[in-house]
Amino acid sequence: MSESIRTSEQTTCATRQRLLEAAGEVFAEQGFRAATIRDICRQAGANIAAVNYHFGDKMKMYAEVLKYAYEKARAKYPSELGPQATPEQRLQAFVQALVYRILDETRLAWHGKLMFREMMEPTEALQTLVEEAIRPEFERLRTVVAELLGPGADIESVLQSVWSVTGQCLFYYHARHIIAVLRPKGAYSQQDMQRIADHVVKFSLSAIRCIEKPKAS
Amino acid sequence: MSESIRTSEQTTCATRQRLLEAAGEVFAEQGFRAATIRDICRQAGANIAAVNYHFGDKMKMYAEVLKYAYEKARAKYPSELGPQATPEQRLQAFVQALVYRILDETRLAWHGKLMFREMMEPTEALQTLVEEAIRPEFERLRTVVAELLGPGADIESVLQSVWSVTGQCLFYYHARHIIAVLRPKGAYSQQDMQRIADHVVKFSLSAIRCIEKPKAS
DNA sequence: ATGTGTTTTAAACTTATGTTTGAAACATGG
DNA sequence: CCATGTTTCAAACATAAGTTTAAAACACAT
Repeated sequence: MSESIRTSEQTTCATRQRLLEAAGEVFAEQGFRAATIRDICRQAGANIAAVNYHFGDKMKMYAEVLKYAYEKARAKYPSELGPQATPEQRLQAFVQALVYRILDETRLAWHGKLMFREMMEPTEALQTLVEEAIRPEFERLRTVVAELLGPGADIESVLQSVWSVTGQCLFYYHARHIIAVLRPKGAYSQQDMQRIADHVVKFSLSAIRCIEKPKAS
Repeated sequence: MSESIRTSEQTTCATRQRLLEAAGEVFAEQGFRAATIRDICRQAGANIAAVNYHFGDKMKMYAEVLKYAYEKARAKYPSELGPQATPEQRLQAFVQALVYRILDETRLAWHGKLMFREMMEPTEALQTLVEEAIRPEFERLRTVVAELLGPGADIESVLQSVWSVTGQCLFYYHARHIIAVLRPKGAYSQQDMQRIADHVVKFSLSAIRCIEKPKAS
């Protein structure tokens, strides 16, 4: 076999895919602005002009990476159950997916993290991300919370409870640097993640169940 | 009166102070990396070399700004009550301060926001911020939550409940761009902020109170 | 008025980073 | 083998942004 540098599999798909993967990791770690095309290409083993060739520019590559990230995150840690599941089960599935996406520190877990980062440091790509990824998940959780609160709950209470559930999960992402200082620990084990997810579910279910009762007294 | 450009009040204190204020706003809005010295100086009405003269470099100016921010945030929305206050009252005060720091959108409210931004996008200055600002507040909340949970609560449960309370508040900061898309609204009114703070307190108190009871059954 | 220290200034310097360019290398069909 | 389209490459280009420099302006005491 000759030392041919490229076969068709090694070119079209491979460079572009390597860029997608490398960009995902770098963007998730550093954010859009701080990530440099040179870093990404170094990691991908590609020439920097390849970004222009395959994607057009940095922003367009980013948008592609975001889309890819959502697909991957969803596949790895799905947040939905079938419609026959109870609200409690659905809440558990939702929270668990979110917590796992956040706390999984293996190399192949950048997908969810990139989405969380985009949420807090938006680029032009946020609008699309909201419509394609975030809104559907929001609506699902809203439905679950509304069922748990019961038919008498007003829209604002449902909404604020949705945020309360979501905020507990997302905290572990946004505050990870603080947690690392205040409560140093190593990487989260499977049990850690499960314990945290269970706590968030328990805390939230307790709140939702009791928050209605004081009304009777 | 001559057209003298500078008097002693307009020089030493004024330029440095103008830089502090302008830098605070720009850093809070854009973060350390994206904020440029040129933007800050433009806003402060100063020459860019003034940063080097008064602070040494960008990072040192940032550290000064952070320190100043904490003092101001704490003064404007204090999170502590006296030791005679009940745990519930102390929780309310803590949550309220946090929520108000986050949701106040007036021009003079960048202080808290800068701290939140540093938490999620840390620079070299985080360590100092944690020790001087965040850890004391964390310890205070931990004490409150431990009291609310009662003497039998283990350390891990207390900690996770602390995060659950905190996460609900911080959510409004981290997810502000998402909230703006999913639930468009104008600036938060005083009542909005109070309502949100009350909800977080109620949600959290309900959770904390009921999360222990199922143990008896 | 002079000397000295402080503060401000415009310009220059240095480095980093996204984008572009034109040629080389490659892949494939006729 | 040649023609054509695709992909990769090194170098150049253009711009941005932090830091430095040296001089001017200022403040104040003697």
